[in-house]
Amino acid sequence: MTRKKIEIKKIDNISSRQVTFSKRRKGLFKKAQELNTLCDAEIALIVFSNTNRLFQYATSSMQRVIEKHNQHSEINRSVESSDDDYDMLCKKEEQKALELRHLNGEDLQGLTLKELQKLEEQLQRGLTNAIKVKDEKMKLGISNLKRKGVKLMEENNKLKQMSSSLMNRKIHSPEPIGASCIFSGDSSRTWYRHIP
Amino acid sequence: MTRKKIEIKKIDNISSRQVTFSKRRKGLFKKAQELNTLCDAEIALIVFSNTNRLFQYATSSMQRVIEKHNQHSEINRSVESSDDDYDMLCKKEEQKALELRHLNGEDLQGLTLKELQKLEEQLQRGLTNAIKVKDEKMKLGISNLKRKGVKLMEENNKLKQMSSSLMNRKIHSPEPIGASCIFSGDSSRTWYRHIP
DNA sequence: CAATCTATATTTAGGTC
DNA sequence: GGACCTAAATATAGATT
Repeated sequence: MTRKKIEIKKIDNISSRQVTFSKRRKGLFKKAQELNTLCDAEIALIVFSNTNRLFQYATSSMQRVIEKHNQHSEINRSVESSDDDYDMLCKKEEQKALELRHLNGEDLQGLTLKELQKLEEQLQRGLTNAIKVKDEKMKLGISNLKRKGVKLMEENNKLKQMSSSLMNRKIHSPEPIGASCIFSGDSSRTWYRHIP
Repeated sequence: MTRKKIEIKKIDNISSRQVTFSKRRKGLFKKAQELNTLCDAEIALIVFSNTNRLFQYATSSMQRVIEKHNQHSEINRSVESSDDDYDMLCKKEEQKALELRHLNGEDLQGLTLKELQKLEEQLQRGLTNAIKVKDEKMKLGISNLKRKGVKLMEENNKLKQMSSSLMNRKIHSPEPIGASCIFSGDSSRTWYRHIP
């Protein structure tokens, strides 16, 4: 939210995710505390990091708030329902609540899932294309370099041929040529002719 | 916190406390959701207004987070592992196996939309990494080719120098050298250098 | 790694409708 | 009560150390 706007999606980089988690967790707890103080609200906040470390905050005691929460839920539940039914109901209730928040324009992160998916697909197509184009350029670059290498080697060979024929002439000529140093360091290298 | 700085203490005026509660509660829930999305944290947030109205948010389900919280508390309290703990472990193992199947694209029918999205993100991160590694390899290949090209050019230059010095000698010698055929050879043949 | 720095992004107090 | 406005206060991403 500063220096640069960030998209609200899972942070890939592990260390920066860690840093952000630490900073934002702190911010969240502070906000919870302020809400408690300013408005006399009773709050319980449970946070598990993605490495399953537990962080919690409760205005009174965690147990008290959770019990109160359960009681509240019980009010909306029939007396003779089993625990499984209860869980089911809870989930349905929560889903409904979530749906309602969505319908109210809240928690848009969740609401725009389909839209986000479509956007993501779009981005992914773009990404795929970008990668494809980049790969093609890289391949082109590689084959160009190879071609250049081949040409250089061809030229090398011609020059070597010319040199050796000049050397031969030197051997048969009355005057010696003092250019042997050129071949002095190269005896271990072998040249093969390649006929395509 | 704007227009005027406020002190963090209980707001006396009932209606403005009500307004602030509404605004800040919304902000708090948003922050919780952002923390969940950005850092993949599991969060439960329970808020009771001072009039005892319940507001809640949970990333998975309230029941699940509270149970997880209780287990965490229990683990920190007692050393003796109960049957419940054992069951817990079994469940965790099973979850891992399931996750692996999911990453292999199996058993996806049972997943919710949200879970599928997270799975997709996970897979996409894997893809990104794979591409990164591949790119690095390609870059390495390119720089190697460049280095080889530079060596060949250097050698070319040496050979050229030698040739020209040989040519000069020829010009000054009484007999001409009939070596021009060297450059008229088959240009389509390619020479590769082989370094053993 | 954790603390600190800052330029921006976001939140929000106090309004108005 | 809620939606919207706006100036100011806060939070925080990215960098630095």
